[in-house]
Amino acid sequence: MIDPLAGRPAYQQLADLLREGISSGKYPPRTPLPSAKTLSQEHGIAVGTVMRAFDMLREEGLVRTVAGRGVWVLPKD
Amino acid sequence: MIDPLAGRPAYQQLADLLREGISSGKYPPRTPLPSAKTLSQEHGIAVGTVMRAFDMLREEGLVRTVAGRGVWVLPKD
DNA sequence: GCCCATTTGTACGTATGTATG
DNA sequence: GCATACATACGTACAAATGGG
Repeated sequence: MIDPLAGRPAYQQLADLLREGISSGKYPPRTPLPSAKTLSQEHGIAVGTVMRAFDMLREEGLVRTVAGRGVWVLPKD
Repeated sequence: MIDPLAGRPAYQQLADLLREGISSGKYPPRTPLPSAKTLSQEHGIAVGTVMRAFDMLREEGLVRTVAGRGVWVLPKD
């Protein structure tokens, strides 16, 4: 859950959730995460906020984002 | 100048300009960059776009941002 | 301690661009 | 051409931190 009163910003909380989903196997390598639109609706946050979480994961090397295709989980090196 | 038709996004172009200003001595160490509001007006871009450029410089370790005080150029290590 | 102005930080909703299939 | 999805950008609104009076 994303809690507006958690002190931690929403985009960081979402990045945490996605990171968890990746390491737990909920989002396996070579599969896409849910789309930004889907995540924004499921969590009640703006699309731009979701994109910011995507930015973090990309910078961390966990995913690769492809316009028109989605955000893909990278295999562990 | 920031050119909307340059192919490169505005926030990256601004980060380039600020990086240049830092390395050229226009923005010396231990001094603040112009505020986000000032930069947005000078370049005709949104405040949010300026903040995104600030994010880049911070991640690169070139500046330190302090809410309420500004964006400060760090001395070279 | 309390207001006030300034400044960064987060978030929203919307619009448009670009890429993919 | 069309639908989907990420990418950029806008303008706005508040929140939070800082410093001065």
